[in-house]
Amino acid sequence: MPNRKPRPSQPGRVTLSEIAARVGTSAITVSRAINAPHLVSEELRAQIDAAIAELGYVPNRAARALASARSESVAVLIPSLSNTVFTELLSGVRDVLYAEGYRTMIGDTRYGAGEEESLLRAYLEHSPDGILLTGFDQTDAARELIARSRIPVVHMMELGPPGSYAVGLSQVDAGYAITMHLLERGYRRIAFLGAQLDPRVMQRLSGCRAALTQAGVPYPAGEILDPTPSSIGIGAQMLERLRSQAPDCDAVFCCNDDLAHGVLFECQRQGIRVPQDLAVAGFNDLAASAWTCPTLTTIATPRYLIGSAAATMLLKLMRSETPEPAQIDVGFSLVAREST
Amino acid sequence: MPNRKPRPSQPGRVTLSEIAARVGTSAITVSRAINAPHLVSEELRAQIDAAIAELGYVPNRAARALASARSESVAVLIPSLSNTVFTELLSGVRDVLYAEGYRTMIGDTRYGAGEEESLLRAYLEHSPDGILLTGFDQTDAARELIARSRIPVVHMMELGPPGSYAVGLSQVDAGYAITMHLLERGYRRIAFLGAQLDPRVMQRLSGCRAALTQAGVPYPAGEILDPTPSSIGIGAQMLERLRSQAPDCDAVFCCNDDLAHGVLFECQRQGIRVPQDLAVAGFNDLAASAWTCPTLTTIATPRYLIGSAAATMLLKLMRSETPEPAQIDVGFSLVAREST
DNA sequence: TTGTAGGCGTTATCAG
DNA sequence: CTGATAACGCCTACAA
Repeated sequence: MPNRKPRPSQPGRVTLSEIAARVGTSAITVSRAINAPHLVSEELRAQIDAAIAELGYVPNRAARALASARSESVAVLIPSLSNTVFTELLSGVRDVLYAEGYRTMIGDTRYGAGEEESLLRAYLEHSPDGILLTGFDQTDAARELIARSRIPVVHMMELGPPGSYAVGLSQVDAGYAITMHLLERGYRRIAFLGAQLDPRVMQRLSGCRAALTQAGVPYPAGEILDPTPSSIGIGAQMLERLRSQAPDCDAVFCCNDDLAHGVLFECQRQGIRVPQDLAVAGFNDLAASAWTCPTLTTIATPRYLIGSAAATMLLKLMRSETPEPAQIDVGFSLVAREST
Repeated sequence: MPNRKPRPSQPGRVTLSEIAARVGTSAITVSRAINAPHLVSEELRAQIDAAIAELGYVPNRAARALASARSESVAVLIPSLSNTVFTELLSGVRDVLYAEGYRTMIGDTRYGAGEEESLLRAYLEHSPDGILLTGFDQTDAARELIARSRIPVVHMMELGPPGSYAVGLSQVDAGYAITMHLLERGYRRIAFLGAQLDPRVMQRLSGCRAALTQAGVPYPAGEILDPTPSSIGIGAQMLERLRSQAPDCDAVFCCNDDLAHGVLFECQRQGIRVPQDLAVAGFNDLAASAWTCPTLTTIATPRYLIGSAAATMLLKLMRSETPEPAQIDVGFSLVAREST
């Protein structure tokens, strides 16, 4: 008769059966009292609730996930946590999912498809019931992982090909729209400042190019592209580069508001009048953009809405429903302010 | 003979024993090949690795957590995801923990102790191996939950009482230091603008008061406190209030940089010269503060370091080691720029 | 170096 | 409405 030592298990953690023993019922009934109270008599339920409170019972999600094959968690992968664009996305996601009992596992891909793949690999071990991704720039291996797992996926921020689910907006159209705005204001030598150069930035650039070409005023000299992460500092620095590379430029479309803020600050510092000497436009409408001097013309994108709508769509998919439509275009709006 | 239907389980998900069957060994050996490769012969390991790749095996964390009583996850609770102060904290935490195989479960308390308690309750179900909290402002019930769970906790941002583990800085001292800086510059009617009014803001205020009292120039008329969440907009608005409530004020210490940016923008707009007409100081040294016009004097706080050091301390606690010291004061530094 | 036995805490299934 | 039973996939303990 081997004298086995007790198994590990968490010391002092109360289990369903301990509650059951205390009340004089079975574990399954306690489980039901928690998850489907209407199936348990009121009397028993009251005793169970009391025992739960008294003993400080905390359900064990791992056991539940194992037994039910549902983790009630969702993996959310965003490019960066230090960009409020994506944290606002997360707020929308969280508000919708948390209310339905789902936990959100956040992953920060640092704008890298490789990092995204490795995060995906890591998070798949948790058997998320759903996955939210930013954009469509996945590696083949990542797509393969997802396909094999059969876990529903919704993409955020951009719109994608048929067969995919997505909530976002046409970054190309938005880039086109703000460039058209500059053209309508009379600017002709319109530069583009791009940092990070993630897919969305390149899509905005392509919208910008399309507008300029259509207007017959392409301005390739004014394109400054730098893969460095976007920041106010790099924006300020890019203004320098722009002035030497394209001194006759009369307006600049910055691929995002951070860059634009850097440009605005640097203009102030150098006494360049905005918009008289140089018009400045941004993208995203960050909170600060309504307060800078001058206030910044930009494209407002409904991040919170994208997050919440994507989560809502994912909820449907997780319930094996078919969301309609599969692609939600939340659009964007041009916010014309003082800087143009 | 009851004809039982198959249990749920995830369709198509490969398990350890399927790998084992494929290779002609046992599940436990496959488990070892994954978790302790040195215990398995090279030959067998190669076959196992091949089978894993071929069948696309993904470990099941729930099963592992259940069997091992360790979830390899850490709950991290921060007041807000939309404040880069806390997302930088998260970066430090993540970098340290992820490298050690831990997953980070992020919770956003919205600056509420009640929300924090409820998040804690939710996250405890996942049996995190450790917990990281922001500040010491927990509800009694939350403290009770943590104590019962016996899960190690490290607090971030502030320093706490003996018996607790923390990595942070004295917010009181920092508030004192920047006020002293203003006093040394010759300012005497020094106002304090505070929003959100979370514990750290109140600690900064108390440092500010201490400095003013010590210098014999208290200035209660200049204290403007508003529980509204901090933002650039509320900063701009508070400048208005300040000018009417304390028109003779010559310097203002804003409880954080967001507020200070709002004040700076509003000063520009109104033609108030900074620092000649009004000196402005902030707190945290956000990225933008080095670029505003004028650049902002502020207190730099090492957020990434706080996060990484707290995670490192927690790692020790999770290994049942005793971190020394139990409280790490990372300090702060005064960054004197143009605005004062 | 490998394998056997058993159980971690919960839920699905079916029987009362 | 309640309960007995058998998994879920993996790991600890022990044995060989």
